[in-house]
Amino acid sequence: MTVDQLDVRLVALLEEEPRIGVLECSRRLNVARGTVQARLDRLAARGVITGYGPQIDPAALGFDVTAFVTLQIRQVSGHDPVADRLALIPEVLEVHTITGGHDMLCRVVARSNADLQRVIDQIVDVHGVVRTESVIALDTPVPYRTLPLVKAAQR
Amino acid sequence: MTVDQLDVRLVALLEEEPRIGVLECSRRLNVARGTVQARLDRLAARGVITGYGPQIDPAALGFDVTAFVTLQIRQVSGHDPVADRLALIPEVLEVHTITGGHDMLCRVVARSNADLQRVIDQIVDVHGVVRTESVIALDTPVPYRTLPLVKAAQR
DNA sequence: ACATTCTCTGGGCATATTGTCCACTATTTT
DNA sequence: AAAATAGTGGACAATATGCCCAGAGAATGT
Repeated sequence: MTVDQLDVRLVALLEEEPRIGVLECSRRLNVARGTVQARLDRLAARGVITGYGPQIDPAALGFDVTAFVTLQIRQVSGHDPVADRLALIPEVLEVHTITGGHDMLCRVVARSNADLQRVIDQIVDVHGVVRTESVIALDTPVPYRTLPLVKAAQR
Repeated sequence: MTVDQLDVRLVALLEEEPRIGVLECSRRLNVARGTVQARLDRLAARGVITGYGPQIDPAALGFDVTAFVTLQIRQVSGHDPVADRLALIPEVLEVHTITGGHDMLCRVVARSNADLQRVIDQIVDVHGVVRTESVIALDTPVPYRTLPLVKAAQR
């Protein structure tokens, strides 16, 4: 969908101060309240804004270790049954099917390196998983963000 | 930090219906408004809830292609200057430094496979980047989520 | 066993925000 | 030129917020 400058300013504003309401937004952006309301409705309706859920920091819950685990899947068993099993492991935060030498990529967290072993064991135990390969995230110099993308998507 | 059952129910409730306010939460959870307020303040103060920013779907903005790009960095140049340059590319959504044969892992999006080439070219052009390897995400059977983790962290 | 400290409760109050209308104007589109 | 679209600014009742309070219960330390 096409996004104009007001949309970008609105998203940027909400990104920086999410707790402010529609009225406050309209004041900051120097537009009428109805306009802000209409823009937000439109962004939500078109799926650009998928929600306003609370963002959780796994590290604050004690899950300090982040790792990316790639999986090779036995050919006969499709991806989906494997993904369904992976979804049952709370430490698995997301799963993608991918091109290349491996079949799937998961982001997982754990309480420690030793705990990561436990999580990986659970992944290996999933029926259809042949082999895994893990890399640990040592640092995250650029945490997940979409604001620059929204700005780039403008117009 | 330690999270109890009420915290989990509160986070779960907000995750499902983020637009409801404190008062509505207190009604749904059968507790006093002040309690909900105190819990939210505590979760935010301890860094468990990092924010309530709008969640943006890159696909809805036309960025249908997601890829994971691993980088090898020239030894002399540290990670940080490279990360700083990568941060300037809007399509780079996150960057991690990692263990293993490669040095960094980026999540990038693009408008198409051809557009992905353009983005990767930009990454390769970053001073210090020696080599890249990309895998494209074909599907995302488990999109990013933290709710199961929060439930698991309960104690 | 007792005192202290937390946490939760349930209430009150003034103020701010929301949802929903409306009529009017400016800007595109056809 | 006519019609559709998006924004404005204002109104209204209903609701939510921030902030205060006193008291009940539970957990904690001495």
